[in-house]
Amino acid sequence: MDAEPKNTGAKVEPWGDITPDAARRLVSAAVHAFAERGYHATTTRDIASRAGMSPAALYIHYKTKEELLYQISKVGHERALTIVERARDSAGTPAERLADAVRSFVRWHAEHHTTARVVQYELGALAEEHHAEVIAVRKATDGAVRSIIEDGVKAGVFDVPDVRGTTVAVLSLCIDVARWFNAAGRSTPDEVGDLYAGLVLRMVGAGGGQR
Amino acid sequence: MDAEPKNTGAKVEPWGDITPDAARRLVSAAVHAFAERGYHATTTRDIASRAGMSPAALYIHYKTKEELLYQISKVGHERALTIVERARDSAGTPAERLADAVRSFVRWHAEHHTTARVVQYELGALAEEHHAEVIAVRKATDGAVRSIIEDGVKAGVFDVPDVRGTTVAVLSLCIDVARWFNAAGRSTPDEVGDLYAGLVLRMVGAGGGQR
DNA sequence: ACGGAGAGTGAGCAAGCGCTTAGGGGTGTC
DNA sequence: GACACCCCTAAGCGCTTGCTCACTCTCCGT
Repeated sequence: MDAEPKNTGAKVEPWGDITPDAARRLVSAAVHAFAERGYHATTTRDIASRAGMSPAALYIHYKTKEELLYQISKVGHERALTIVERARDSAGTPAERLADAVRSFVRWHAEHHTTARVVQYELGALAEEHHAEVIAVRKATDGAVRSIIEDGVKAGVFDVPDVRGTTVAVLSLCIDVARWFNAAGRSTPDEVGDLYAGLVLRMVGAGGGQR
Repeated sequence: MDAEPKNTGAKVEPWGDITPDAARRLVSAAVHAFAERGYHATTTRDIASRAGMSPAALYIHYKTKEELLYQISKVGHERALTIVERARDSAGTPAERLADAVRSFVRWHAEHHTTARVVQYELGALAEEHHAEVIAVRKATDGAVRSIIEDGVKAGVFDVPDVRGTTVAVLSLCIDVARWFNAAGRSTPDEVGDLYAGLVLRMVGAGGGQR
């Protein structure tokens, strides 16, 4: 069986393991184009020219433009799910695990905000079957965060009257980072991750450590 | 001068004061179409047929498809700004004013989630000049929320190490309601508004009243 | 030397796009 | 009854779109 592609580094481009090279360039070009203008406003000619090839070359590697979006969306959602699952399954108190989940989830959305923007905001353009597949991954992500919060409530260290609603709020806060984050802006991904981890701990009544 | 159109009701459709009737129907049709599929995936034929008229009739009332989006975006942003400004300028403690701002801002995004989705997520499709105009309104909204938080910090009732970052987080949380809120879902706009007001008070270290 | 496979191109097709034009009918005024 | 006015439509123009096709390269095993 295949060894897991080693992607232990933090800042690695999320498409390093796609082959052949031309296909990787196409995905990368599509990510940037979709993030800038949106899926529907992006033309296949635009993607191809960003990848340095003719319009027809796109169809050697991908059947349709939608399949490109599907590839991006699927891989991105799975990566996001992996991040929160790792935090959920790690050792530590519920507060530590929740802070870890938020910090790394936010950091990913900030660091890869181009990819994340496509992943989080363009999924409506997917074909119905692909859309359903991606929604299932999102539900799993929601479930992972909720289970951390439930653990904290059961342990008596979180004070959360509405677990379901609070889970939505926490995820919402993290996801929206992809919308507003700007690499040239004031904050680094690490800073936003730390800030948000603290804010979320306060939201669940686990104090920020502050005072 | 014109009297301000009386729109004191809470649940009124946001386009009641547009005349003539056909123009209002066009805006309403465009809002629904843009919210469902996005601006670029919506055709002028689709908008016109939803409004019950021929494609050419659109151009009697609006010069371009983009002008329709501009109208929606501008009015929506102004309405959103008014909501937080009213809370900022009201009497009460900073905590009360912040809770009021979040509650009514969230309630608007939930109640009018169709409009809000277009307002918040389709502004990238605006022409450059219109885009700049709308960005200015967003900056004012950001400033209004920030000034409430600053008041609380100065008064010593909020504990916020990073005012700018926390402002972004609060607004982000509220705005994202437009993305996920579903009228057929579990929660009502009022419930989400109350929940989020409590969460935000915790975020700024003003307690949720809970314990 | 050579055949076949895979990657790539230039040209272009059918469909759909935003938008325009020429004209039709209802309504109010004199 | 003539006229101007507004609202609207049928038809369609010029262009762009996603995608295809016929073909050319380059590389590689025999």
